[in-house]
Amino acid sequence: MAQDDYHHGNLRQALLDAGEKLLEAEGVEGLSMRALARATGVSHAAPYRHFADKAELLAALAARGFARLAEALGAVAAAQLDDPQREYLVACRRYIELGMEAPAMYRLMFGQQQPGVGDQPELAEAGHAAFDALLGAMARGRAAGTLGNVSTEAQAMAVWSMVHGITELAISGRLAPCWQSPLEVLAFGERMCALLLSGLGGAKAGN
Amino acid sequence: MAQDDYHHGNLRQALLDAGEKLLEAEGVEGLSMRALARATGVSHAAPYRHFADKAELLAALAARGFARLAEALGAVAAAQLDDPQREYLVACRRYIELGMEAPAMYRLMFGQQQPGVGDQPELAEAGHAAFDALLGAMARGRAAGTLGNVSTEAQAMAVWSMVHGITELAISGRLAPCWQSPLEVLAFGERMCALLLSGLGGAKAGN
DNA sequence: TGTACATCAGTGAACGCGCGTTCACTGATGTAC
DNA sequence: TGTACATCAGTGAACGCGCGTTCACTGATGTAC
Repeated sequence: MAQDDYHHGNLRQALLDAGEKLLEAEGVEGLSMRALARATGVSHAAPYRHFADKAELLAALAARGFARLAEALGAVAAAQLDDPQREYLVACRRYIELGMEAPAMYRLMFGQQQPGVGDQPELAEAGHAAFDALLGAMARGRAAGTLGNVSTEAQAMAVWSMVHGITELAISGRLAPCWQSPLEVLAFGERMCALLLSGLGGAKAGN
Repeated sequence: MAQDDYHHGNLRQALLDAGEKLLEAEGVEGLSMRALARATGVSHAAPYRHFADKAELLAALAARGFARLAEALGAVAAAQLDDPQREYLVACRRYIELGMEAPAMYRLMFGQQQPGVGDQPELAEAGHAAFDALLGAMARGRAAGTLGNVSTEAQAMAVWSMVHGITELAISGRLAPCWQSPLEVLAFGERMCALLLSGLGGAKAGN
């Protein structure tokens, strides 16, 4: 049956699906080409029909992650919340939430680069799309006059640092002494981002 | 000569020294027991005289990193700056600086755990010492009335999230589009931490 | 509709590699008399 | 001070393992007439 399903076209998708599961179950270091083939129920040479090498597979996987992030942030924007500050906070919350839902994927996307993975053009494009979505949320807040006169990129970096730090620490379980449940972590994150927003709004210096 | 140096006692130190260098040169994934022995100029079985297995070696390495962090934060406290806010900012800056100086070590300390490494008691102790140093800086700021009425642990987590995020993004080169030089990154980091301090000081809610 | 053929997705054996770890050893060091 | 002996740090061969990747193959699919 597996063979019938895969022949002509959808093994690539099946590999990526299985890859995501395997990634979360075993971590990046457990995601070998052979383990992936095994998990997909296919010979270990089969993936090479669809990916030139492991770097290309990892890049495709990470690109999926970025696409999902961009989509989630885009959905927040599309929801047309009346308040730009509210929109900004929801976006921040959603970012942290995604990271906590798929920690290994988050680390694949933002952790240390596997050698050769960063070179894949597909990945760079997906990464840019996700970052543009983040910039978009910032720019809208800025247009509404909420974020003061610091450059949009600098603001985005500041917010990104905050949510990235919270996400990373949450994923590593290092926030657990203070906030046990995901909901508590998200509330904390939202509070921090609100705080940052007011601070950035009040900041005087440029860049 | 190597043999004369190592026999009786200092191979352990030599291995840790070489381990740190190798770590920064090749990343964690390049730090194998065999590569380490090679870099130290010793047979690949020799390290097992001093470390039961690879996990113990990695834990000892990470413990060194935590010790250095605790020491650096302790030095800031010992400098007896007149202004507690200034002390807090210098501590934040120093944290980011250490991460940027030794990125691979930073990731070994705070990134995803290698299997078995987290169980080593030596590591847990060193980690606690470092976190206590961070808590110390927070508590002093708090005593001086600068940090408002949020719990010390919660404040420490907030600040930690910020500096951790900045350090991680800087290490990955993702801040480079906005701030090229380490000094610029540090200035950015300090500004963000100042902002967080004023925000935390103004916060109302507990926990 | 039926047959002949080209295409190409997936197979399974095989390659070489570096790894972590073990083990019997050797030879230098320190100790007891 | 000199010799005999125990200790133990470092050696080198060997183990089994899973990995990434290649390659000749097979057999299913789709296409042309």
